Amino acid sequence: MRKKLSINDIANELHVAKSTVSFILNGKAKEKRISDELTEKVLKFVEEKGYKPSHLAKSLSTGKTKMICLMVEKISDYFFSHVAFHLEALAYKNGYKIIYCSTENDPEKTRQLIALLRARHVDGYIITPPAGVESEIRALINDNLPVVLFDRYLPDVATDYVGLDNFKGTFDAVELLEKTAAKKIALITLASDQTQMIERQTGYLAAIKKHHLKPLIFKVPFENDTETTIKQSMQFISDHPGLDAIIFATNYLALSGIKAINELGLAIPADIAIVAFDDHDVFNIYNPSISAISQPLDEMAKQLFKTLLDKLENRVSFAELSKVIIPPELIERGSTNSAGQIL
Amino acid sequence: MRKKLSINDIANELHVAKSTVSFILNGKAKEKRISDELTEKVLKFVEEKGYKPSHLAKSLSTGKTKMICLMVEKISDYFFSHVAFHLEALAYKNGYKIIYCSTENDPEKTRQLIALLRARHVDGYIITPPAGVESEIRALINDNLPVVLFDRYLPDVATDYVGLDNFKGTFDAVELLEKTAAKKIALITLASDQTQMIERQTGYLAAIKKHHLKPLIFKVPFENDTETTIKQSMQFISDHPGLDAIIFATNYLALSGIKAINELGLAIPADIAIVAFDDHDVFNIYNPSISAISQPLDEMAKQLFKTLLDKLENRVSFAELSKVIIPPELIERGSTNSAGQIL
DNA sequence: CTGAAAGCGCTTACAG
DNA sequence: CTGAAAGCGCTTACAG
Repeated sequence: MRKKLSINDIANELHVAKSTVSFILNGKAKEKRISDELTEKVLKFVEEKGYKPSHLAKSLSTGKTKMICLMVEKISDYFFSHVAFHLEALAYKNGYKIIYCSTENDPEKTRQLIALLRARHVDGYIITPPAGVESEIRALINDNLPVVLFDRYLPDVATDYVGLDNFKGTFDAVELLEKTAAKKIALITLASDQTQMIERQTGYLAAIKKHHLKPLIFKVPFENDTETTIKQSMQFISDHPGLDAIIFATNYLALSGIKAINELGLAIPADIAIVAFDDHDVFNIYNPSISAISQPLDEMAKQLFKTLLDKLENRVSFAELSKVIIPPELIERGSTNSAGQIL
Repeated sequence: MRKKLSINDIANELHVAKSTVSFILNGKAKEKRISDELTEKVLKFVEEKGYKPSHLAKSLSTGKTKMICLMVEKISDYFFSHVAFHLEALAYKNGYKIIYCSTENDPEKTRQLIALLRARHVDGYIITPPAGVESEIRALINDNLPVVLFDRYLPDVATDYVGLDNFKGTFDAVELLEKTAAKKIALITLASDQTQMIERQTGYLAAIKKHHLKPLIFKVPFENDTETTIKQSMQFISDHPGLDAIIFATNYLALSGIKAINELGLAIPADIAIVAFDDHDVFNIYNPSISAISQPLDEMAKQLFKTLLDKLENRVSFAELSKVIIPPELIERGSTNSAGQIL
């Protein structure tokens, strides 16, 4: 293993000051009025030797690591892993690397993660925050570390935010179902006071009210396993005969709900029409295919990264907060194809 | 924003040498025979001030970043994002952070990623390699950087490896289907020469041969989109009337295949029984539920991290390579529930 | 037990 | 245009 080249070695071999080499490497040759000739010579040498500057040393002197932290509820969730994929492309194109971690919606774990990442001096944070980490988020911002919250926010903390128009998502879903003659439309959601869940519920209630229907909400405990959710969904459906349609507030609730409907021997959409919040690969493949309120994943990643980068590169002042609300896309598929309609 | 404390500040305030502080902070107080009294005093002070040492500076002097790179085909894939989740827990528990990236199976992109991560001095690599990056992997190893390949390997490069017993997976699947009286069992796989795909095919062929059946393999082009795969699967199934059963070599092929079977108006498992390689949340929920050859995700992550850590911490010499082959679990569900059997 | 000093590999005023 | 020097915040022989 040959010794790694340092900027010192280059300066020595070429009989130049290392500051000169540093300037050239950082594209400041013109600015520092270094001769084209010398610039070329250094660049050529560097190219030949395959010299790669140590990011570590650079970070230590500049104070920038060019790393960002992606802290989501759970990296293996369909939504988060897809956002991660799109973010990756944007980050790498701009010279940033991403460290991911999962909060599992546990405030204590989240606090520890933030402390760990702070010790690593990441330049910025993209976070889906659980309730209870308000002061840690504030501390980040106080220390001039850019933070963009997404998917949900903390009502008491002023931050940059990128999220879906959740209200519109469920509102539109109700209207779609109502149009196909469904009158008894339920919402199955999580017992959670996360903002995105509240917005989804509010949108549902608003549309229900507008059409003079009766609201019917079932809240699944957050800590349920899949089995329990299926059982409880079955119970809920049995308890409410005449149910026309169900809107599920997350894609995993929908998956459990579909199972429940199947177990009860009911047909989708003939007996019960359904719409899921958050699209999923399998919804398109399922039989019948499942209508969904889709979050534009790439657009969301784009807005997230842009918001963060604006702060990281000081294109936008720290005090100037941005809220990006992305409209959902309602994708009609077989599960809302009412008996009386041809799609 | 108050100035961050450094080890220097602590040494000054406490009138101690900073080396002493450093030793205490690194748990070498005993070893260096520093008085308990002083040790306590420093620790208390550090605690009070909330001092966190800069990992950056530490990395620069030790040469270790305590970061590892997780380079997978695509971070948003079900299998990879789940492995990522399990790896995260292990890494954090051991003081490591993970930078992820996606090769998208493109050797050129992979080469660039490796170069970028090398410049970041990550301590070790977990990689699902595309063919064509043999020399870059060798270079990593030559430079004493631990590399563990997983899911697939490069036949020409000797490395640590963690993977599934793919052969056993398809072999067992064929035997299961054969037992339920299926005689015309096809394999739908990817046109790929990745090792895991070849092993799956080999396992299939071996079991087919053992039972004196006729092999029937359809290879889906790697670059297909979902629509095309569905169309081609339909074509394949139509072209082979009397098909009893299909084994899909990946879960996404299975999802497309299920769609194809539905479109053709065939029933699972009455007309065609199916088994998918790689489990998926939705297989349990689908109607009928889908039998799968499951990769134990947490076990795989555990073995991956252990193998890497052994090298990182020099518990195992560099020359000593480890191959961990994990047995798959065949999960029987409704899609292989043959008409003549009660499950 | 403790302190002074060199070193990790960069950047960036400052002086010429 | 270029060079000498300090600094980023740690670790770790080395000497006492």
